[in-house]
Amino acid sequence: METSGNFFEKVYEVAKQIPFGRVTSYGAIAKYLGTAKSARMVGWAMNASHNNADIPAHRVVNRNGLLTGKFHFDGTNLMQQLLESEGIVVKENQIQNFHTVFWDPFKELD
DNA sequence: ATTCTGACGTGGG
DNA sequence: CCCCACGCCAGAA
Repeated sequence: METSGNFFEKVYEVAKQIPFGRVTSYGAIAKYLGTAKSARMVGWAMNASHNNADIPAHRVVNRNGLLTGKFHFDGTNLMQQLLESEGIVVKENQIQNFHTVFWDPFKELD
């Protein structure tokens, strides 16, 4: 069962470690895993993470701080609500003070 | 088996 | 600064 699924698992591990009120980007996770060019796969992994309630997918956005995946959630603005619920300011699907709430796995984990 | 698309990112014009 | 094209890899048609 561990062929490419391992990659997904790693993504989940990092995502789970995202602290409250913080966010990160797909590229940051991908880079941390060593697959910087496969940032897309991180997003794909998030899609699969839908089964894992332990994965705060709403805390993962693109490098722009834009809630690109908000349409994949149940509600229309569920993702934004979750983020705002954590103290993150979101406007027009865009995270405000992104630099402030950004969580870098390299800086915090490594 | 082939083609296209997609929760991204980077680079070039 | 804005727009376009490419790389990546996995899943769906």
